[in-house]
Amino acid sequence: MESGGGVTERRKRVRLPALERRRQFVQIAFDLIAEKGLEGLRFQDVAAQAGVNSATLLHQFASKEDLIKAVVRFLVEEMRAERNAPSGRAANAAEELRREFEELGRFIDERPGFFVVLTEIGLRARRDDAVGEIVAAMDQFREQRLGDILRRGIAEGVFRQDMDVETTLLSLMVQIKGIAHHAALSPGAGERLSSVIGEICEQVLLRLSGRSG
Amino acid sequence: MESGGGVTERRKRVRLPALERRRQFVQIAFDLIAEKGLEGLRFQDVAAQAGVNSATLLHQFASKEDLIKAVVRFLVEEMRAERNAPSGRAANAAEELRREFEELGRFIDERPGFFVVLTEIGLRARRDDAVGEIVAAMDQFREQRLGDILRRGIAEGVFRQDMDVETTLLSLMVQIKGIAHHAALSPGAGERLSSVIGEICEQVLLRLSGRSG
Amino acid sequence: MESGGGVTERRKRVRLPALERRRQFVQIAFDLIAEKGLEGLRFQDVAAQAGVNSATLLHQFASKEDLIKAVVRFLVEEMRAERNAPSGRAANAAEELRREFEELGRFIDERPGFFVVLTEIGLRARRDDAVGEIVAAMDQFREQRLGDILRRGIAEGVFRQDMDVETTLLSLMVQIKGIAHHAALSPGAGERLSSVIGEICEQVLLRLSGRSG
Amino acid sequence: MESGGGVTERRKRVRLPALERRRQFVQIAFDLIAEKGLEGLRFQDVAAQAGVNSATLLHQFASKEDLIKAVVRFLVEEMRAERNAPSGRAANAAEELRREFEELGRFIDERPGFFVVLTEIGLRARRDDAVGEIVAAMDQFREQRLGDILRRGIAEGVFRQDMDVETTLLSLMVQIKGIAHHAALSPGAGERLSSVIGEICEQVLLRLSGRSG
DNA sequence: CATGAATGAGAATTCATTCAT
DNA sequence: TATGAATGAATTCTCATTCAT
Repeated sequence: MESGGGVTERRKRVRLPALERRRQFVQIAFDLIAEKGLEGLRFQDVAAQAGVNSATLLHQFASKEDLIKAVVRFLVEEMRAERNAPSGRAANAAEELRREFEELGRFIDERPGFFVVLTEIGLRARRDDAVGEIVAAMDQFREQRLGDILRRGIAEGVFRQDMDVETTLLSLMVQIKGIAHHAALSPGAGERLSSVIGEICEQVLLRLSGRSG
Repeated sequence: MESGGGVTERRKRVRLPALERRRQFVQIAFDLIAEKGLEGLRFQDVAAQAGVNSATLLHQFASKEDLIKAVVRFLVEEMRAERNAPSGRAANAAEELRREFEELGRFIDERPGFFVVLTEIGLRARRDDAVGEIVAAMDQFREQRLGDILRRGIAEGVFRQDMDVETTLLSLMVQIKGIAHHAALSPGAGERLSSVIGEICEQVLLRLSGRSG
Repeated sequence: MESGGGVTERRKRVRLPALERRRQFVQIAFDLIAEKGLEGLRFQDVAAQAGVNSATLLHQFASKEDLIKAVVRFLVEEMRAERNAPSGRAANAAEELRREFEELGRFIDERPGFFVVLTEIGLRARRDDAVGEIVAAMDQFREQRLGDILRRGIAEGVFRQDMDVETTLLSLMVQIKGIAHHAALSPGAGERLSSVIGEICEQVLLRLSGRSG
Repeated sequence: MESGGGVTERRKRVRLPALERRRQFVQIAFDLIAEKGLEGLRFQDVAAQAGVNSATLLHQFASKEDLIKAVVRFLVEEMRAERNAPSGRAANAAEELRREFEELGRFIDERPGFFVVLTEIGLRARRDDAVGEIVAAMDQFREQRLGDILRRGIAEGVFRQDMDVETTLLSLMVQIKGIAHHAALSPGAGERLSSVIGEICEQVLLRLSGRSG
């Protein structure tokens, strides 16, 4: 795959390699979902925007359902990628948590639509087990990450020692979801959201550090 | 069913008063949305479950869009009703805020599906101005309420005087949405949610009281 | 049904009663199957020939499969009707058997296409249990009838007493199917078929009477 | 598979000779028709089962129609082959006829599906002249064969001299078709069929010998 | 010869909505 | 107001066939 870079290319029509092709379709589907919702996603629209026959799309995805699943997997990848661009290890757990929130904020700005699609799919996950599993995996991934930070913080002594990790974790998840939800469903709130993210983050840290317990 | 009650009705066939009728339809639509999503809502299904012809339903609602709008308004009413069952005025703003969170928790338990439908509709609001307006009104209603509490707290001296009301308000909204979102989209999380709501509430109060700033 | 004869009819467009309507659709489907095979049956063609929208047809039959099943049931009815036009009880079993064959011949002439459709459906019955059951019932009906004749003949003494009824019955069925099959699949053989039916019938009677055993 | 045999092949990859190749495809198509009917025959399924690309198949057969025609020709060959395994010349015409029936019975057992496919194709022959001709040729071949037997029998004096050969011939064909039809369309009737074939054969011979006329 | 990808011409079916009564 | 029947506009998906390599 990805063929071999410098190979002698001589054909007129440069056909995208199969994998790129699929990714392109998925990206289009993603954008359409963000715009019109899962409900308004039309197989033909995706094909039309990609400039191919809808049968060609079907040739790649077997069914609309299948295309949607591919979009979900794409979301997972994107989310993982977001996390895997670390700029060095954070000084301590508190700092690391701050970064998480910052990255969330950046992500909201850079990938508008991401959380819209995520919410659409989250709703569908309720009824579609296949989608449900992938979405659940996404959640777990995030929980894992945050759990690590909490535990690190306790070990480092920057977080209170008597913290109930599990409840705190859930609380964190809920708040992050709140931010995402708001970003997705209250369009235009983007700008003010940054300061709110900071506010929530500080609130959380305050509580975690237990300086007031 | 057939209600009846002791009301003085002397017609043979006790037809539900028009308003009740509509409410019944809306309730059915609501349940169907909670179950199958807005995407899966079928006009005929609603009619079938109500035991009437779909043309009859259309006679009442003019269009599917119209029915959905009625559901949205129904949501608004329910939300207002939730708030209008006050058990006496709270001692102070902090207590009042605690009550808000408690009620939210109770509502999640008692009206499962409410936030699912709310999320479904929230997504649609992005594309449908008519729905958007109603949903926005709901948000404003909640913001108004919370804003009053915040201002009361400042006046009473139980909240820190230098609080940035607007940011705090947004932060509160976001956290409440996070709870609702989680309740709606992470089925089964219901039980653990209660403690998390408490946790978040305490976090918020801690910050608001400024005892650690 | 059949409405009430002399009722005051005053509407412009005389809509066929629902049952007649269905029958009309089925008849058209039947003809189309005879012409183009089950394989070539198009839902839209049926609708078009009936002068209605294909959705209207779907309103009546739920699916193409359903329409086909209706055609099968129609076949059953026709076959029963064929038998239920008796011209007095036959003098004896031999005579009765002769009549069976004669009626078969007449049926082939009068309802060309019947056996074509029957064969089409017989093939489908192999793969479709629902159809299979109906077709099996048709066979049983015929076997019942012929079995009665055989037993009557034995009782009357016109058929040999040591006849193995079951084998004979099967043999009869097979021969009748041969006639039907030939009528259906060898177009143009119609005329000569009559004499062959007589020939086979006599052959059978000869054997049944046992005059040569 | 890969045949091989001891043939002198010195190429590295023993590709099946073109003819064998085609035969393999045809056999697969045959089996699929027996299983799913002509209606259910998919070009791609044939290719998939043969382990090649459907374009490759098309490379061999030009069209689906063409493949089907090849299957029909295959049927003809098989039928001829059935006959060309003579175990010495029969003592007389009656005996020869008996053999015909016996062979038919054996064929039904050994090649289940043959008559199913034959019936499928017989139906198609009604609409497709090309297929129709081949099927007609098959019929003629059989008639020729049976006609020879009848004439031989008359010449030998074992069959009645006043027989109407043409009608008798047709009657024989019809009965053979009945057997085939029953074998094809009444699955499970296989076992009892043998005795019925014998029964019919004896009936026929009885009539032909004219011992009771 | 072989193939993966692409395609176009349907096919059935769905569904909100309209019509006539 | 109520309804059964009718409808048209979509929409997904199928499948034989073609194209470029």
